Amino acid sequence: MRDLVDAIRPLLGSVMSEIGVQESDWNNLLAGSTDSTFADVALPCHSLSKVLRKAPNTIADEILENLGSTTEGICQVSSINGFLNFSADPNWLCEILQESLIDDRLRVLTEEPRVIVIDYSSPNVAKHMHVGHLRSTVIGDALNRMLSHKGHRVVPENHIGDWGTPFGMLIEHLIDLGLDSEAQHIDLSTFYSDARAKFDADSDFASRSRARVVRMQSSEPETIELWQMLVDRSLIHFNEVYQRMGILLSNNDLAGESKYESALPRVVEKLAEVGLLEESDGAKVVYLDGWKNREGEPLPLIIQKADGGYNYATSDLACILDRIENVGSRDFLYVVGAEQAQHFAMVFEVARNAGFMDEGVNAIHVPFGLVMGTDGKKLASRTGGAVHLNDLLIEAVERADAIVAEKSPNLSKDERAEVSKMLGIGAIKYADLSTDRNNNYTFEWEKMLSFDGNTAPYLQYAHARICSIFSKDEIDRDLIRDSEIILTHEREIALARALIRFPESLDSACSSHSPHKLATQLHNIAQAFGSFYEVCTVLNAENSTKLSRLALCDLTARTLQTGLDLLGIDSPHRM
RNA sequence: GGGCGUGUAGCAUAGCCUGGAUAAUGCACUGGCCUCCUAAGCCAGGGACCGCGGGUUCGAAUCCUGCCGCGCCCGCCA
Repeated sequence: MRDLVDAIRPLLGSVMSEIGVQESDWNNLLAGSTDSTFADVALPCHSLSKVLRKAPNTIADEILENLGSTTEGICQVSSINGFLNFSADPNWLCEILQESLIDDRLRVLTEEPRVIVIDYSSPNVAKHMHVGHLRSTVIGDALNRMLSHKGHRVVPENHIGDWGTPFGMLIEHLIDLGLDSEAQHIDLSTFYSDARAKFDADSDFASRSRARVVRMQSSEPETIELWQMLVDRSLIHFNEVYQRMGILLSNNDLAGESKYESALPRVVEKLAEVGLLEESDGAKVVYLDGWKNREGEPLPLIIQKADGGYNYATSDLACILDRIENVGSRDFLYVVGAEQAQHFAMVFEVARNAGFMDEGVNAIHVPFGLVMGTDGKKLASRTGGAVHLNDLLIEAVERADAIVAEKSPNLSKDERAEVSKMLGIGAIKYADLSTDRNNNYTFEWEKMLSFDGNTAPYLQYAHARICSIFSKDEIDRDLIRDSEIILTHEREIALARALIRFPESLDSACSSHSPHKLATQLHNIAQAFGSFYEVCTVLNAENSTKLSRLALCDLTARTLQTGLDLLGIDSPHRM
């Protein structure tokens, strides 16, 4: 209820100064009510007792009296138990909704544009994407959409794992499989684990692999060609998954480790220049204040290994330099699992100490909790427990299809396929985006593929029902935007209250990088609509009421559709 | 041992940043609602020492502190 607070604040300001309360004493007290049955906005007056030496009740009464009729047309005010309660006036709600109705942006303001790099998805070459990649991909994509909508230029970066020691064995394995085979025929589901198994069992293969790493790092053309074949094969797979999921990432956004390979020596040089680099057991490292290992000894960030190879941290530092020098960004979001919190904290600290980033650069790790197996442990591809992402997506669409076939037998085959995809993929994404990303969650098919309750299909259903109203009467939705909104029924008012909170929920979701704050509000709107729809007839209503309700429906549908779109979820017109 | 995160009805979660009133939502459970715009829905109901103990405060799920449980991380993997 940001708008109502803004409307009340100046009125309250003059009263407060009249009765002798300084702004600093009440400014933070005025806020949304904890319980909407009491009010929309409340001012608890208890803490003012100290200043005014009066009972909270008396103070609230006094303020109420002094406000007089100034709040007329904005809200109703009452005083209970030392609380001053403000309930939005339906006429005021109408004014706000009327603004939204004619606004393509639904009152969502744009911010001072920034260039924001978002690092997300990051699958590994030569491996299938699995459920572990789901969160980064879905959350990162939602942040991409939300921040773009707020007016920023988002630069997505997909840091695929395409370089490093494992590629020696992967390339040798590729050679063993026969070079004549087409890249498309490489089976990613077993490729990596087969190579790994051979590496562990066959010492000859292992030494060939190590030699191959050296040839790769020296950019030997033949080796690079084989490497490229693995990358290309993997990209076909990644893009298939992205397309199926409706993820915005494309090959233009690739920023694999290989991209920074040539920049790594420069990182070492620059760190040495500023005197941060030290040697420890043959490795080049940076020590940071306050970081200790298990034995209580100083814990360094390793920049260059004893064997001369580089680390993850080094390419992250190279990447930071690149973003500042070439991308021209000062805002970096890393949508990466919470288990890497320490890594990023150390990398950022080194980058600051070394002068790579000044104080004005916002490098933010946006962590998310782990996907757990039913055994209560992290779900990892290594242990073989991880479900392939593609399989999960296909299963989701199939299950959705079975339900659509049952509930909407009238849809054509093509339309049904389209709708099933929107519902199935939407359900998967929403399951991830509707809760606080910091929480771990246990992977369970049933839960992730539920279509009842607080799920994407519930929101999509509300949207589809509205579209159905419009198609029933062949109403031009553009013309509806000139209609006057009149709120009389309590459920119309409740819906209005939910709708006007949309912009602030998006802002809150953006500033905290928490898509669930938007998802929660969209669910509130869909619920309010469900209640409204049940008792407020639209098409059979008397003329001005009908037009008003059609406008309310149009606004609800556009809000749901826009909000879902910002989460990366489609809104079918029929389902 | 240290660090980060987390603990809210049987289950899954929101609320915690920025303290406020009777702790909100979904699943599951009980009962009701399709001759009327999509019942994937709506209405009503039961179900909570908000992990435990201290502290701050007129007031704590929320802030501080100490425990406990769970998860993750803690030098050459990414």
